[in-house]
Amino acid sequence: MSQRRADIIADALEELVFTGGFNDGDRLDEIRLARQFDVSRTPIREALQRLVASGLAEQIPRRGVFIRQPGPVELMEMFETMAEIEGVCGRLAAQRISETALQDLDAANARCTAAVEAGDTDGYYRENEQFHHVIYHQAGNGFLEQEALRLHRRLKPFRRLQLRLRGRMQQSMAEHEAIVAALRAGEAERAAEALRGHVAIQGEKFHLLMSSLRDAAE
Amino acid sequence: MSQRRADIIADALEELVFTGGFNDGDRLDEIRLARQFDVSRTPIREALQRLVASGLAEQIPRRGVFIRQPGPVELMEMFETMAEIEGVCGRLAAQRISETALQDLDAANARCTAAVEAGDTDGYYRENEQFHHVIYHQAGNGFLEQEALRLHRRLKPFRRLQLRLRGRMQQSMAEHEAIVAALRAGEAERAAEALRGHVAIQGEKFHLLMSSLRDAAE
DNA sequence: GTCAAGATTTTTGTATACAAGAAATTCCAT
DNA sequence: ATGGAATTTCTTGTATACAAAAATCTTGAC
Repeated sequence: MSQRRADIIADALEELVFTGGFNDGDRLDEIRLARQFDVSRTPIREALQRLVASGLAEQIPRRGVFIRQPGPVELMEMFETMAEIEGVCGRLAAQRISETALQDLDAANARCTAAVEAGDTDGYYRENEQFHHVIYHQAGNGFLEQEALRLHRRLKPFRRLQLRLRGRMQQSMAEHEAIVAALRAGEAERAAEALRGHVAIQGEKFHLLMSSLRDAAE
Repeated sequence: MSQRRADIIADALEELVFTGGFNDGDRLDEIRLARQFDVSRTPIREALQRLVASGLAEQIPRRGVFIRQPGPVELMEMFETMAEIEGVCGRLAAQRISETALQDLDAANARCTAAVEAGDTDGYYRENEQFHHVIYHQAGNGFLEQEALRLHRRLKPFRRLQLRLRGRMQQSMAEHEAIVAALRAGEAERAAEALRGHVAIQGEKFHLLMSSLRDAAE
C-alpha cells in the first residue's frame, strides 16, 4: 500500500484531529511535527496539504496551516447535509436494494439491539455505522457512496457526542426498524424521510449537541 | 491571495484537465512539468497532491501520478449524484428562498432566453450556471452549497457536451420556469423533483452523452 | 512608560542533493 | 534468436540548503 511517510503522517494527524488532539486554531508547526515524527519537513508538508484539502485545516499563505474545527453553525450545516444525503441514499436504495442486503440490515440491527441491552456503547456504535454503510452501498452509486462515507467519517467525532442522551439508543433502534421496513417495501419516499429524520438534528438533539460542544470546549 | 506557485500550478493543471489537455492514464511527469513551468519539482509535487486530493488524478506510490478521467459508469454516477444534490437544494430552497433571489432567478432566466434566441451558447451557459448557483445558495446551507459547487465544477467539461442536442436549450428553459414556479409557490417536493429531472441524464440525454464521449475519445 | 522604526529571529516556500525502488537495457546462456 | 538475470538508468520520495516574508525583539525618541 502506501509506503509514503507523508500518507502515514497524514493519517496520524487526521486521527489526532478526530480524537480531539487539537483545538480550533492550533497551528501545525512543521518543524515541531518533523521532530515529533522524526522526518524532515518535506513529508510533513505533504501531509499538511492533505489535511487542508480535506477541510480539516486551513492554510494561510506565508503564515502556516491551522486546525479548523467547525463551529456550531457549520456543524449544523454538515449534519443537515448528511441527513439529506442519507435521505437520497435511502430513496435510491429502496429501488435497488438486494434481498441479501436487507438481511444484512436486519442482522446489524439485531447486533445493535444486543449491544444496547448489554450497555456496550462501542458495539452499538460499530453496528450502527455498519447499518448506514450498507444503505450507502445499496444506493447503487459508487460515487455517491464515497461522498456519503466521506461526510460520515468527518462527522464521526461529533456523532459520538449525540449518543449520551437518555433513551437515545432505544429511539434510534426503533427508527432503524422503520427504515428497514420502508426499504423492504420499496417505498422510496418513506425510506428517504425516515433516514432524513433519523440523521437530522432537531429539537432536543440540537440542544444536546450544543451543550456537548460547550463541555468539550472547556 | 495565494502567491504560492504550487497553487498557481495546481490551478493551471486543473484547467488543463478540464479543457481536455490530458487523456485518461496520462502520467504527470514531475521533471517535465518542472521544466515546463520553470520551477523545481517541489511546487509541482504539491500541485499534483492537490489534483490527487480532488480526484482528478490518481497516485500510485513509487510510480507517479496519473490523470484519471471518469469512465461512462462513473460519469453517470456523478450526474445522478448531482441531480440528487440539486434536488436537495431545491427542496430546502423552496422553504428558505428570498423574494430577491426569486427575482434573480427570473432575471437569469430572461437573460438565458435572450441568449438562446441570439444563439449565444456561451452566454446561455454562463446564465444557466448563475441560475443553479443561486439555488445552491438559497438552500441556506453553506456547507451543502460548497459541496454542490464542487461537484458542479467537476462536471463542467461534461455538461458542455450535453448542450449540443437539438432543442435541448428550449426544453431546458421550460424546466427552469417550472423550477422557479415551484420555488415561488414554496412547494418543496415539486421543486426537488423538477430539479432532479432537470439535471438527471435519462433517455435521449444518456445516449447523447455516451456518443459525445466516444467522439471526444477519438 | 509608550510607541515606532529598525534589526534579528522564525517560519514558510522553493531549490537542490541524495537515497531507494522501479523500469529499461545489456549481456550471457541456451 | 530468445529468455532471463544483472546492471544501468530513471523516477519518486526524503533530506537539506537557501531565499523571502512574517513575527519578534531591540532600541531610541518622546
